[in-house]
Amino acid sequence: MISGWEGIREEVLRRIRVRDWPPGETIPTEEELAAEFGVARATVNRALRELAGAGVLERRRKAGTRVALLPVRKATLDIPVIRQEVEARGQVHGFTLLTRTEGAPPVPVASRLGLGPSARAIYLETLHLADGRPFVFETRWLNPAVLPKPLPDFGVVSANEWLVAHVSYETGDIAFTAEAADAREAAVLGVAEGAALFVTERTTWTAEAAITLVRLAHVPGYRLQTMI
Amino acid sequence: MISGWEGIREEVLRRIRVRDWPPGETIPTEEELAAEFGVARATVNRALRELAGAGVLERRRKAGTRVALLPVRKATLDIPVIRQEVEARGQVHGFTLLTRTEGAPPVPVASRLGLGPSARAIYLETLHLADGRPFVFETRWLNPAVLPKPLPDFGVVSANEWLVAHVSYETGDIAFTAEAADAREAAVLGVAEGAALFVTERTTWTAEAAITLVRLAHVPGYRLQTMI
DNA sequence: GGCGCTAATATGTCTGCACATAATGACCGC
DNA sequence: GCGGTCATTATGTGCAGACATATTAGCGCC
Repeated sequence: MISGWEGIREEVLRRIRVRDWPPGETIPTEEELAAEFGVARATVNRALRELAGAGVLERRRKAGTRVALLPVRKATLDIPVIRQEVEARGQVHGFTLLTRTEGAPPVPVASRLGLGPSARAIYLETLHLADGRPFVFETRWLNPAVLPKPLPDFGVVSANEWLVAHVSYETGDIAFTAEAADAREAAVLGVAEGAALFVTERTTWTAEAAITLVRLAHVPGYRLQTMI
Repeated sequence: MISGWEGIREEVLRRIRVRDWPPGETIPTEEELAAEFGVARATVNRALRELAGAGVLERRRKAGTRVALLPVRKATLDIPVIRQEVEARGQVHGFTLLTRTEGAPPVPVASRLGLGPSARAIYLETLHLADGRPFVFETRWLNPAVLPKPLPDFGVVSANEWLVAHVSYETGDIAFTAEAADAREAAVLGVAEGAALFVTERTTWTAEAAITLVRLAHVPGYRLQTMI
């Protein structure tokens, strides 16, 4: 027997899959489905809203609900802090602060951080280890103007974790690319120059100003994986 | 004035950001918030449920709602069909079917598809073009047992689009890696051997059997990007 | 035929209430 | 002190009804 909004969601999904309701077709209204299943319209609404959020249905007022023609699959990636990621593999996390300098960042960095030409920024290079072996080479620019004082010793607390605990951010973007290891990256990660590295680049912002720009170069063989 | 579940969601977010409610802290109950904002509990529930889904809050019955200590950022990626992706960049999409064979797949492929040792599968190699230039090299294994007949001419219809229109799938997984181009990939994509390629691997399943395993090797410089 | 206005309609949201469910913490017996 | 039991409590879900809003289809006018 079908009951509850999850039951209705599954039943609707089933009908879509067996092509009772083929792609592009308009399905019955919420009211009709509520009558059929013997539930309140709010319950049907919850189920259909969920499916619309997953990209299976497309809904428009007055026009009704139709089965998505090209179901845009939405994969959700969890972006944990690196320590959690390493520990989730059953390995021991460690890290070394390789460099800490302060100065005017190069132009492309300054522009992505939205800083003026003379603004100063903190630059950190950190090597993250899993079971003592290189795992991720992190290069990070920080905007000191938006950081609470006092700053910690980034050799002891990882910048990543200090930031999530002390600075709240609003938006950001994240990009993934594949890049060949340059000389520095190759040396630090202990791989051949030109090796294919999986690179994550993140920018995070408060409402007004950029907080940090970080680039994570993962050791070859790294896989970013998720269920759909 | 705060009203509507979206307004409440924003207000709660604001209080978290200004640290009225710091990470780890339990926030007022739904009832209390409903009273404060002058709305029904269901409205508060909707707002908090949304934030919990985004990873900002953690909710447990009886225990209450608390601000997430390490906000696991959830990035949602839209996985469109390649044609849409190319067209979204304002380029013209094209593709060429390079190879179509049928036979027993290699062991790692068969195991990931859940096929027996003697099962046969269809193998396709397709080169996708953007404005006439190589964009993605697609290699795909198809499980013919679960495909509706008749099969189309994959030289005319891209396998990707035929599948989304004719086969409904339930689950799947997707993984991203960086890999060095082998001789074949280098030749097809027109890049140097060993170049860093961004690779997407997807497996999709119906309720019972695997449908397809596809590997997309993107041309160097490809960026997978999303807002957080 | 083409254009603009209007009424009809499906979804979006909200309220107030109710009961279900899970997790906690206090109580009780040993 | 220890362990098990049970009442308490916050969230999860449901219902019926209402109004809001976007969008469309049809109508009338030119």
